[in-house]
Amino acid sequence: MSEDQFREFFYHQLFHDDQRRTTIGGATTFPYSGSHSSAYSTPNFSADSSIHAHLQMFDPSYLSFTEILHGPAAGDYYNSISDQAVKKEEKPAVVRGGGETPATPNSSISSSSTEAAAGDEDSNKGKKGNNQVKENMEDGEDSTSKKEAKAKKKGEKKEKQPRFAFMTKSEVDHLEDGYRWRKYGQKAVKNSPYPRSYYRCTTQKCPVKKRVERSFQDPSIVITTYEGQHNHHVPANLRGNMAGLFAPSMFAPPLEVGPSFPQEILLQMPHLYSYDGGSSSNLYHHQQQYQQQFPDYGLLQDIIPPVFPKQEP
DNA sequence: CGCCTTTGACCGGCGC
DNA sequence: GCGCCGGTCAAAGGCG
Repeated sequence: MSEDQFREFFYHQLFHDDQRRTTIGGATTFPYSGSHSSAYSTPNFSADSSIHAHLQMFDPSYLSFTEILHGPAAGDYYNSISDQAVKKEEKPAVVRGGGETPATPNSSISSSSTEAAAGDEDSNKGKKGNNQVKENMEDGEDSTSKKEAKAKKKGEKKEKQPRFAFMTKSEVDHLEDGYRWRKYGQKAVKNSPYPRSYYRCTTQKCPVKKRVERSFQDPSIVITTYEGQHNHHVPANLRGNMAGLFAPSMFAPPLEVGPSFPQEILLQMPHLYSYDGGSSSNLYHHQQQYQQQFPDYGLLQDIIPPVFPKQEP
């Protein structure tokens, strides 16, 4: 099976009809300065392994390559997110790019993508997760809370927060997504002149966080990574405008995911979005159509009914 | 005054 | 054990 065939197969697995498929592809749906696929395969991107890793995370069509994950030049993203997972797994991810036949698309995808997310999860858990556990436990037990937290973290790993990312072509770093966020940190990104910002949803008890950074290979692209699920609706006063464009749909109540595909991958949906061209309005209208069609469900679910069958009204 | 950003300190994991 | 790194905290200041 060639890589193209694999992609085709994967797409058909994920998105049953061509129209939705192209929508999901994002790249093919939203006119974006010409060919979208080129946006993902431009030499600039290829030259940057970390970006490439990002792309693998974002674009289902990239699921079939893993050489980046194991390449010596793998960047931060790989190191921080996928490294431990891959190492834990010990054997390289099943999926191989370049025309090799994956054992099964499902298993391979889940192993690489899920683990990648899990890896990141771990790195996060190490701190904030730990803190959370600490907080939770310290009111009950005191002296052993830390140890327990540690043990707990190590042993059962705490539940994974769904996490996904997408890239957006935008001059604005922090995209309006309908929710209110408070910035709680900013760090320089290794090998990049652009910092990474950390945001937390300001709604009480809402665990959602997001990271925003700009691609240093293509500064016009903003990489946004969401983590967790909102446990509330979009603030009413923020509805309209851009509200509902991104995250709201993606953080509806826990998604029912078919057995074949991990949630992480299913949520990895690229939104190439241009603020400076006519394409933006196209996208907006396109999405509004979906919103009107299924007002109670977010964009993603609307677009991917085969993926979230239980979400149908 | 409340909410937000900024920013250096801090923390835990990890590799050497 | 040490240093690096990604992520988070929290004090201080800004802003409407």
